[in-house]
Amino acid sequence: MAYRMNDSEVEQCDFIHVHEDIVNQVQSVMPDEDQLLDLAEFFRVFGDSTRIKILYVLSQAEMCVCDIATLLQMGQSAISHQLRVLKQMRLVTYRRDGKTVFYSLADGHIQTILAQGMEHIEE
Amino acid sequence: MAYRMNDSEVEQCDFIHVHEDIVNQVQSVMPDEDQLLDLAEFFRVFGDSTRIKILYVLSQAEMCVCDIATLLQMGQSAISHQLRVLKQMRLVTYRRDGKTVFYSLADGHIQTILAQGMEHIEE
DNA sequence: AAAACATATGAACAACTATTCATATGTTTA
DNA sequence: TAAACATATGAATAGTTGTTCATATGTTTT
Repeated sequence: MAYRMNDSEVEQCDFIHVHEDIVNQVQSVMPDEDQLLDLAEFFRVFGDSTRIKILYVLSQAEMCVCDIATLLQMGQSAISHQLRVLKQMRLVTYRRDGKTVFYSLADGHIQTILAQGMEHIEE
Repeated sequence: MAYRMNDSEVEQCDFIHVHEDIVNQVQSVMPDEDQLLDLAEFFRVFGDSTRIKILYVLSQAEMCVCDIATLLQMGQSAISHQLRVLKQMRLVTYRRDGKTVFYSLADGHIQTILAQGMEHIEE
């Protein structure tokens, strides 16, 4: 998200009392800006209830668009739009069989992340 | 997000050709609606680049608000607002030491999830 | 007690997102 | 090849979100 600063300078904190040693040390191990943006974009996909539900049902079985729509009690179009997002971010894959398209989870990380999330909220 | 349906019925798919066996089987193991909403809400927190950066720097060291603002080259207020979100969702904790407040990651799941995400995007 | 410092918070706004509706594309069947 | 089926997609829009600005709260120092 791009928000404008009304000045070319960023304001941060008006002092020189930062903990310099820590800041410098962490500064040196920071990943690329791009990598962190990708990471946020990746997690953003998990951050919507419709998409989480889709991921969950696909973690149980391969499924077509209308199966998912039925399970989630939502319209076919809404599901299809979200599947596109999931596809683009490589969280799901699909195979075509005649008229119907079967979706499934892309790889093991997705399952692991879902499971870790579940554990966290159940605490 | 709540969007209105112009009818009381949900439209799903206009047919009876769903794969009933799969749908019924998955239906029976679906977690509560609430649990899936919580899960999405939890992941939503990871889905913003500012928050991901905060989580990343905190994975390296305990830090005060201004350290973070300096590292991320952002305003104090923006960081503070995001820390509140992270606090509310129990992704970070804090301790006060005089005027300054030191933040750190709440538990191990956060590290694991970050690491899994990194692995995924590096593929 | 006043000034300075560190952080938190409310309001406002621009940017973004998820759904719906209508329709297009692709596949099979009659 | 026309009709029916399954999925995909574009436009529109209501709801949501992240940042800024101004200011409040809490702590220390003088």
